[in-house]
Amino acid sequence: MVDAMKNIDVVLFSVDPVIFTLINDRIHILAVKRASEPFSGHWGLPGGRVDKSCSNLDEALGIKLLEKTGLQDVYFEQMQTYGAMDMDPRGWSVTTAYIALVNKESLQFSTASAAPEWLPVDDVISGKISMAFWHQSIVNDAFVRLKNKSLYTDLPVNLMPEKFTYAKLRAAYESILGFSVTRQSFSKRMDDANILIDTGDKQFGSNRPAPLYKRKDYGGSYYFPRELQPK
Amino acid sequence: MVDAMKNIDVVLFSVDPVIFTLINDRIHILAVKRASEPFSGHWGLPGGRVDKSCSNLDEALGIKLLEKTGLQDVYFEQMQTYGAMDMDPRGWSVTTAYIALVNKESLQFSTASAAPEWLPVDDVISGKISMAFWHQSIVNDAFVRLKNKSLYTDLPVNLMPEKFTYAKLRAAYESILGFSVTRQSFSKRMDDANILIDTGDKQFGSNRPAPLYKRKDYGGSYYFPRELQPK
DNA sequence: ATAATAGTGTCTTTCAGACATTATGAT
DNA sequence: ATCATAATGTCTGAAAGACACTATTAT
Repeated sequence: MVDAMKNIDVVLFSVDPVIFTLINDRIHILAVKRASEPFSGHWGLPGGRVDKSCSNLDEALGIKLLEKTGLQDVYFEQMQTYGAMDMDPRGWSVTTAYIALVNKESLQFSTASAAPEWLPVDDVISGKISMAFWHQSIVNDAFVRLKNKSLYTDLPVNLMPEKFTYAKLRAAYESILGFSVTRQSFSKRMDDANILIDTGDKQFGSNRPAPLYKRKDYGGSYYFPRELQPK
Repeated sequence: MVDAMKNIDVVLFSVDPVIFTLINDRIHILAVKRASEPFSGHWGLPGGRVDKSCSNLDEALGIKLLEKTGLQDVYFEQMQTYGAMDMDPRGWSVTTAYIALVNKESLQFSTASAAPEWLPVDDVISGKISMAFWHQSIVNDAFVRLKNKSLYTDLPVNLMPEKFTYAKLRAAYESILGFSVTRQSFSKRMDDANILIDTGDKQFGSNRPAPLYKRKDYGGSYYFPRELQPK
């Protein structure tokens, strides 16, 4: 137990982002191989201690994300705070977990940090890939939150590139939710929400060209009037 | 700045519950007059440092609630964590805020703690009553959360006594939400939810007797299929 | 009988799901 | 012409709001 821990007023504190992205329409999370004890060699979330020159928590997380992903305009929201006696062998510790959503193609990893890797979220949740500290259970909670909020918000839009088709966005929803949504219902829902703009560009392929949309400039998240219904 | 704060790994940490109750169908929160610096003499949330003999955060909060209200089976849920350089003059500090809902009549304040008082939530939010640290803004966030979740959950049931009428529960919803809900819609909604039991007892008055309900034994919260709609 | 409130039933509105039909572009 | 996907429109269903009408108790 470190020296400072003898003071009853203070605890070990860190912030940990669960960074989601889509790879081949499947959800992955960003992890780094830990270089130091405890849990050296295990996968860990790309978080850590807060830099006390930051003025607040969200700013501290923004800096962590910049360090690890090279991106500045990442969407993130606070998820939940975990605190326990036995979470870290060094003593009573607290960590505030965040959910972040990024588009993989827009990322440019900075060279400074240890090369992070994308792990399929299913493999983490099933325990096929094991993680340091309570990170497996944090990832699990984060994915449950993402699933629930995807039923009634536009959260998955944050996984899209600048321009995207309804088909791609719908695939993201379906991948997260684990059930299929009819194309017509989905289009109507998005049209009614009025949160996307038709750029006028089309995506061509071996079919009728699909319109490319981008998000409108609205602050925060959009809440749909009802939830999507499984099956 | 205290000595331990020189160590970059640790921060000042506390848990702070925003405890809501109904008095004359109006929402109040529990506050204590601070006896020590900083903010001595100001109203503060009845929280504080975590006792490191607790094994986790929720347990730490449960103990705080027992200390301050004398109640053991209080409904609470984690709300949000605030961390900043300038929240506490003693240095970088973090606090995890909780929302708790109690029925005032069921409370028995322990004699040990400083006598807490119920403040009308409107007076705190408007700034008519000022609070220590960031507590005013925490109360504001907590009330916004309570409002939002009352649109689609059974959260306000936790403000009721053991047995209660639909009229009383509806008054709680209306007080929180700030708009009226028609009696018929409300009854249908509650009946469909199937989360309450008709005890068979009636509340008599100068009118047709109203059935007294109590909550069924279901774990966690109930989510209604849709939100209540203002006006 | 009157007042106050509870219970029942009908109608409307909103929005998601299902499904059929038409439209468009690549091959 | 065929295929794959987009767009449109119609029908159904769930659940909320509005409102009328009936039921039950105290006074």
